[in-house]
Amino acid sequence: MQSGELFNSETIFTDVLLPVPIPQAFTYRAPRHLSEQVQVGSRVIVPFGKNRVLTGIISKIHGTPPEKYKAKYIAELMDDEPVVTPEQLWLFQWVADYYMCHPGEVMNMALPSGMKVNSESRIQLNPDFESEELLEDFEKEILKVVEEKESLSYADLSKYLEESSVNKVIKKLIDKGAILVYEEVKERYSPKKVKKLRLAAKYANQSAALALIDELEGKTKQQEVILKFIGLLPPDKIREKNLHGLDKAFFKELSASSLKTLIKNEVLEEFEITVSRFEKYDADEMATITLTEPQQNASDQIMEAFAEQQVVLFHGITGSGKTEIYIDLIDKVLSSGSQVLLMLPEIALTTQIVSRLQKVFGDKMGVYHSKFSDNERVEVYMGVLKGNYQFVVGVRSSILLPFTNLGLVIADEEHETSYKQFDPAPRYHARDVAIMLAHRQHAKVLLGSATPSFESYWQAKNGKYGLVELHQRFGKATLPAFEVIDMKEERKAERVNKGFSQSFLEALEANIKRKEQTIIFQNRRGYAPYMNCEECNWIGQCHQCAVSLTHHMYENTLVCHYCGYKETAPKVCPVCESTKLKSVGVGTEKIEEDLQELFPEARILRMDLDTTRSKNAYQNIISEFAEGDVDILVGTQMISKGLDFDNVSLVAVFNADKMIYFPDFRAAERAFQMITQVSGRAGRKEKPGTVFIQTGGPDHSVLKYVLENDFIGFYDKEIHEREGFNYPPFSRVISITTKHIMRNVSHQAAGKLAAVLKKYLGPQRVLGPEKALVERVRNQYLFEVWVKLEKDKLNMKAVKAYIAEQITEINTEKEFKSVRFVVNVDVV
DNA sequence: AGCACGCCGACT
DNA sequence: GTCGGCGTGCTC
Repeated sequence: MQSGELFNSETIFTDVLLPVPIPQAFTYRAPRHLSEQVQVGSRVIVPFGKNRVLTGIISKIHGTPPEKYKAKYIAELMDDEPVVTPEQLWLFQWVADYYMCHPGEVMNMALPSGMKVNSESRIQLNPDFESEELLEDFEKEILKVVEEKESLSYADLSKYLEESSVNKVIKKLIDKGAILVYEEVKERYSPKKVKKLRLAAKYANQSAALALIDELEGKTKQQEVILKFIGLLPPDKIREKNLHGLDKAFFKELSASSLKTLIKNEVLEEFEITVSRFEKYDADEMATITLTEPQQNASDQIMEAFAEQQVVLFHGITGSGKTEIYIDLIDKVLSSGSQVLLMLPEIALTTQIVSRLQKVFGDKMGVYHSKFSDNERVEVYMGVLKGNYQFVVGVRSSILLPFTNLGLVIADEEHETSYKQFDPAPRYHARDVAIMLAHRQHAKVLLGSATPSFESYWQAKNGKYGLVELHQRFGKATLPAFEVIDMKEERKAERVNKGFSQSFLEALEANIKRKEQTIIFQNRRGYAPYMNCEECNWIGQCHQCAVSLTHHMYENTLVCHYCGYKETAPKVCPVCESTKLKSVGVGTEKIEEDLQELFPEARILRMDLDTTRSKNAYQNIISEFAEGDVDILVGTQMISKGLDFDNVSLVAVFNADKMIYFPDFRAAERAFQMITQVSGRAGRKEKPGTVFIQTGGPDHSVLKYVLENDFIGFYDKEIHEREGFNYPPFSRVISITTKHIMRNVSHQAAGKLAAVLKKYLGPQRVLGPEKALVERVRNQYLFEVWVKLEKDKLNMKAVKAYIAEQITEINTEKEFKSVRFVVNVDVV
């Protein structure tokens, strides 16, 4: 039977994944001319709702028309070949099921925005419009502009309007029939083009080219250049090489005008080629690595462990040279023909590490980072799809790239919480997704950390993961000496200046004198400076959220870190009009300022969210510091990762208590990780380093273990408490947050959910409702319910389904209709 | 999530 | 009387 005929006679329907948080599948009809071209995994542009146009992915092709509605037509097919693999479609569904969201949301996260189209409403003149007399004068003027420009976006039009109400004006004009609105769809990816020059076709062989040189008699410069062009090419290769052309720079000896003449006389021709946005890596600079003996041992042990286990936890202390070991393993897997993904937390994916990897893997390697432009991300995505990149180093979302043949996934700094996406959905954990995907593709997973997460270490201890430990630092590096400063004592003895203890200041001064560098770590959590009136005690609060506004000194603004609200800092108190406004609290900026005052000569750099917004800012700060002209680097989390500075011999950690006493069962684990990681910045090579820890609670046991660098001892102690309270790793935690403008509605909805869940799961498994840490965000009151589900005892799928069901149920009740429920599976 | 539709308060 | 606030419902 001719299947083509059968297909021709039937209407083709497609299920399309759309970037909307709606559980149902959307069925569209393929127009006849596309019925044989649509493929699962291809992008389509479809109409959605009244005036919207969206990019979707075909997830299924079938012949069943939907029963309850009439399917709309696919507007456009964007791809001849699918851009989403069946593997990805499977993964999207898995992530959606596990993390209780919708496959369309996962798809939206997986595709770089450059691969999606956005529609923009544009207006144009209605050709049938005749009744000008209906219009006001200013409307006639607008119409003139529209006529001139043929088509305008809303933004374009607003430039011509004094008032801000563009929508209103447009609506009026539509009602009067003067203009039409249509949706323009634009693809955002544009390939990078480079202009090149080559000989015109008729000269592209040796005899013609030589004749040309004769022709140019008298025009010495031009002759020379053409000769040089030909000179580079062996006689029989002129035509072939001419295809690729040469950069303009090659012709730089010619004046601009003679070059123009050559082009005009059709001797040379200009043409464009599409190039990669990523630099070709020069093969000469390629390097290989040699492992030290302990590194080689570790690598061998990891390989041995992989023979038994799919997942291996590699516990290597800071400075043990994990990167070299990774390179060794990656190399092995790549030469077996499989793909490799190396994941790093965003703050650790630095140019330092990228260029180190590039020296080994050259342009086989793709880099996937959020600070790359849309266009660059599209190129990496397509590069993986087409097999140009066998190896990718990337951040969290790189696990969603179109891998089909993974051999190894490495999650470095596997304990980092930034592997878990918090907002918006999908709230996935890249490490856990990696383990799932690797399992499916029969790949190995290596989790690397100096301070493993309790989850992973527990799995390893229970034989679920292999475990390899390396406790020897690379080269001559030694562990730093610790100085714990009891700030309460220091205050009593009046040995504190601007929040710095006297002994730290002395050490800092000596360090500056020795021309050695210092890193100061300031935990951001709960330690942002705010503005306070000394007269009436007014504090700048966000109007929409239950938090104080953070005072950013460098641009003198008050900013809400939850909703983004921003205002210029007032000069006088808005309540009592006093001018005694003061910045309170210790932020990185404040430390920088105070230190500068104490050490006017010192060169100080600051690295935090504010100073690293632009694409290269981060790198610039690091380079500047690495070059050694800087004495002190003050920063947040981001200075704790992936940076090796040889000349750093002093590290200070302030407000360690804030981390330790944070109201969260993981607070101690976090504090241990953080302080250990930061300490690792001190004394990388021969120089022994010193770490100062300023704290109000010097006796806390976390500090004891940090000082002894005793992760295992810390784990053994802490894990008992976890077990006692049935916290992870002994259980999984699902948090459900309710959001509503009315405090008590939000509270009651959360209470109702908690009640039904307690009935279903037993009261000991359900916590809350409790108000969220920040009770109100964007004018919505937040309440949380936590569900603790012990591992291997419950049917997770059924529990999740029940939770989802109950949320839907509560949402149908009148008073809770507009309550939003946000579910976070495996909340961290 | 967006986005349009629809029903009530405070302005010309 | 009108503008525009945001509650409600729907999206193939």
